Amino acid sequence: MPHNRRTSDPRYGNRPTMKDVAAQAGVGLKTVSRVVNGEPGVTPETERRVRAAIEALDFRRNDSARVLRKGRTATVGLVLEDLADPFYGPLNRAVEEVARAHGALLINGSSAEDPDRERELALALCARRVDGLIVIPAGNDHRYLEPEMRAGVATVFVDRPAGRIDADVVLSDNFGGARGGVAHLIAGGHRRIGFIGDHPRIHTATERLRGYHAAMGEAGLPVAGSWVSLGSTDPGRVAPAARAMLAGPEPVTAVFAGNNRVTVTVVRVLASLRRPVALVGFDDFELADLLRPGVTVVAQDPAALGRVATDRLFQRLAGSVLTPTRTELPTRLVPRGSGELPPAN
Amino acid sequence: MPHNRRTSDPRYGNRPTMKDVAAQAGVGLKTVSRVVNGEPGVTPETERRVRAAIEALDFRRNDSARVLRKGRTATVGLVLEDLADPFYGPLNRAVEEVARAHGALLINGSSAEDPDRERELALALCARRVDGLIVIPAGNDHRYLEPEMRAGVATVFVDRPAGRIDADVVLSDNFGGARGGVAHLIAGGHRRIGFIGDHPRIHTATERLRGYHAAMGEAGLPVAGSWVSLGSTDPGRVAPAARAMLAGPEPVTAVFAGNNRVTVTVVRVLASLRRPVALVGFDDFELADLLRPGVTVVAQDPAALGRVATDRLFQRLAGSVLTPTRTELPTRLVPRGSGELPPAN
DNA sequence: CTGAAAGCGCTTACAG
DNA sequence: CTGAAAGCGCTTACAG
Repeated sequence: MPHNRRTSDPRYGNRPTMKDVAAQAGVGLKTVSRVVNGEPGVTPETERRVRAAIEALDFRRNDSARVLRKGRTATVGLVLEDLADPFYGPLNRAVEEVARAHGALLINGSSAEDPDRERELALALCARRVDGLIVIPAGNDHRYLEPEMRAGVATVFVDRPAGRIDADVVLSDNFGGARGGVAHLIAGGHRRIGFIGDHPRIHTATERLRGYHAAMGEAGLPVAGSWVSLGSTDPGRVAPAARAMLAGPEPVTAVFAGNNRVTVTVVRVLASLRRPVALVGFDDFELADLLRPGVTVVAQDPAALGRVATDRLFQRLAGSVLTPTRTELPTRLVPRGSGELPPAN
Repeated sequence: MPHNRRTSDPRYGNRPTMKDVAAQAGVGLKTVSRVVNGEPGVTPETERRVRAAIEALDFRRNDSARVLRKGRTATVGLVLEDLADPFYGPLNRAVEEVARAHGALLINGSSAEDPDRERELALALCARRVDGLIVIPAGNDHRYLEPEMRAGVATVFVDRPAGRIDADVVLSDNFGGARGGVAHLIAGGHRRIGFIGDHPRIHTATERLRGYHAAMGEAGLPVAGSWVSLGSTDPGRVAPAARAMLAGPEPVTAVFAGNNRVTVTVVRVLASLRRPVALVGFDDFELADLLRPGVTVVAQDPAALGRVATDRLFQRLAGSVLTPTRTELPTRLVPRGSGELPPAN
């Protein structure tokens, strides 16, 4: 039995169609359609014949053709930064589960943080006529999606707002979370606190930086320019940045790390130090509690981000025209030890 | 400008079609098709008119319709256990990248380790007429896929072989990896070594157990029944199992953990112990090197699994009938400290 | 209860 | 260089 006898004709290999089933069963095409879709109005005997033909031919309805005729594809597109990033795993799964509950499948892909690739992928999904699109933006200009949204593609942005267009967005309270995390360090006695964050073109990075400045300002603490470092989250940039603010005449006694990748690199740097330095990181990560000390974090709920965004998507799909809304989810401070270390001057 | 003025007609919202573009440009349908697909044989002036119409109408080709006519969907389906599991992240991304290189999109979903859900999802993907299917099996009987494979759906299994059918499979050397890991512990002086693994219906679990027995046997070491525990990887089962083999008159001095989830739970149990116990885990995980001691692992390469499997898929799609093959990828022992602890009796 | 015709938005094969 | 007709595999709207 050959595994793959695909021929060159355009019939998806050599699959039987409803027409073939109808011929085999000696009925009309529409009757096959009725049986396949469980529509009423078929005598038991006719249905039996049709089912036998389906069985004999191994017929399976071509949902791609069905979808062309019905107008909706029962497909949701998800554009995220990197399918391999553990932070997006629970978000991805949450989107899948909500889509599944609505009978929809999920097409997803990575932008690799490249605005051009984001655009290319999002438009490819639109060309496939996904019913809805969930985008974790890499770029800052999403005007390219306006015609698609106008044409009926329900679109929700997650984690970061859309650029230069008005659209639904679901994100975490980045400002408040960072402010709370820094305030926690201040409450522990720290006065010289560093901030290492993502590239300033990323919305979450600037929001978290704003939270840092707010907490410092509210405590009446000055911020030295050398305590703040924004840029790539690559360890090759973050590690030297951390070392720099931990050296010199007035080193920081605590670090606030702007996201999970930064946090991990800072943990490595601190592990190589003699003196203890306090650390609070934005984003929770697996095993944070098993490190010594456990890593104190400002935790987001990535699954909730995905769930709320996809709910919103299907609300749009269900109906009436909705005004774009901004939904902000709270963060949670999880003390585990590293954020409770006292200042060691 | 309303965000979403989807109407009830079956035209994907209110999108213009090639017919609309043709009317607007005053040309035939086929000419529009030529311009959209970059086919030759259109005068510059005609092309200009068509492009202007496309621009004016915000036309974007409906790839779903195109695909129906062409016979291939340029879509790959991926069925894995859990989109949220960090182990599958790099695999997922690798599949995406290879598919992308071939101009294909990726539809994926989770089986949640439920054979029925795996089947339902895989068949839904076939109904959408994915060109190929990559499956990380949850079940042990894949005869339901035979008609699909016969009809031309290229299918490759990853991580575990297909059940009751003959099909391509790409997996790690589970037996050899486990044998090597256990031999490493034996070389370090251990004689009483425990094995905690996944449910025995999972192929990888039994292969790794086989490796454990092989290493013990080759060293002439007896295996007490109480040293082996198979079952759910839920911490609620694994933690008591670990504690049990670490207690009693003849406790194990080392543990071999059958996969990443088991390893993490065992690390937690060992952290609460007074005496040091050696540990080697199957599967690498992030931050394993930051724990104290660092966790020694037998590492697989999940990205390579995905890459090799997807390459194989496109080989099948490219061509001639291929005999199903089994590809086994090597594992790598990564010593980090926990596996080098001497026995403490 | 049943089915022939038209159409979803494209591409293919062909004729001018 | 250009386009009318047929068809991909289904569903819709309608007639018997």
